[in-house]
Amino acid sequence: MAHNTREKMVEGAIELLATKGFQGTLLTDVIEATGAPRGSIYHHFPGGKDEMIAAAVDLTGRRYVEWMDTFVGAKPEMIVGGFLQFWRHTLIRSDMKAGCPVLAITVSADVDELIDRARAVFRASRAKLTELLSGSGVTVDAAAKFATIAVASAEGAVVLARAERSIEVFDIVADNLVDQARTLPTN
Amino acid sequence: MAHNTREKMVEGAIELLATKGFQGTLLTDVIEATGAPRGSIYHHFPGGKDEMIAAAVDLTGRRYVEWMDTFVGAKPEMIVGGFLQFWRHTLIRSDMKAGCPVLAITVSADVDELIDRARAVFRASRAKLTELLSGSGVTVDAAAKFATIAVASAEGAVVLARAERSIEVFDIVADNLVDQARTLPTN
DNA sequence: GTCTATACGAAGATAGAC
DNA sequence: GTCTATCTTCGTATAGAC
Repeated sequence: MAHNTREKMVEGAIELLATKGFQGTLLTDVIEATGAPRGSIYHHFPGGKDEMIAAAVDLTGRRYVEWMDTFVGAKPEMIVGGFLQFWRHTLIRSDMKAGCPVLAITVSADVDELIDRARAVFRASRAKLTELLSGSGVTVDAAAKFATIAVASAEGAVVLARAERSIEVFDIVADNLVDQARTLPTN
Repeated sequence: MAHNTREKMVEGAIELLATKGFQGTLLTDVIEATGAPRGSIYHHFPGGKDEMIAAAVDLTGRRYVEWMDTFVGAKPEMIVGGFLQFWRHTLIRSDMKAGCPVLAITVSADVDELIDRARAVFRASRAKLTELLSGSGVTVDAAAKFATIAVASAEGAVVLARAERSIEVFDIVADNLVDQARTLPTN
């Protein structure tokens, strides 16, 4: 198949970024984890590791938007709840070991181009959440501000849950966000 | 002086952790940034890099608690505002390049012992905030929950601000937290 | 498109003089 | 307590056959 190997590599990179960070995502481990052939790295990613990581960040962003689109037309608290489910699931399925690949890039990448891509994903996340909330009647200003609050809080909650190795702290933050979503000003 | 070199090394490690992450904190750079003698690394830290990083995490935790103690007896919104100032200052003075060293460890350290130390600092942070809030009349349960929310949200807001290279997103999250602090249930 | 072998550089750790 | 030189390991990247 045309790009199956490439996709496996990107998949492995996402998982490693989420658990071990940027410099911790070793190409050797990507190969080992995915069973992809090592010799093909530079065939699929002529730019080497940075290009592979860039693809991983981009795919993470696309998946997030895709997931959020399933909540079009829902009430604000359902939209926010669905958004949080994305991260809660990541924590649970990994036994609190995996977090956000994009956050990992932001706090440790040394290449500006990768930080730019991370920023683009965060912006797309906030924009999508803003769009859904305002689509369900929340004022645009409140929707935009709350989207920023939700994205920041969720990212931080994921980190805390990883440090604590417990979902409890995440749920405390998540409940607070859903509560706030219920009282957002509407048009 | 007895431990001046050691302290400079820990200082440099904190700064590098905050900007480049765990694996990005190279001993070579610690030496270069602090002017400390390379040959002394293993004299002061027989355990090598991990021991130096552990000292950096611990010192970060102590500084945080020290800072928070200056707000004993203040109103909830002042306590939370002071807490947020700690992080806002870190962002501003570094031109949005530095974040939280403890978060950096959590998302990229491969050594369990370091994650444990990071968790201890997060716990101490939450405990101190809880203590101050309940000391100013907030119910213990609300104080504990809100402390978790504030720490998580602030951590996430710092990451977002770094990605955006702008303090704006941090302030949106900070304002929301201060607003919430005004309406916490009291005894 | 896949694979092996290898070059190259970097980073952490060590030895031992001063 | 400081310093230099060096060792070892490892990770990325390349070359070139298949």
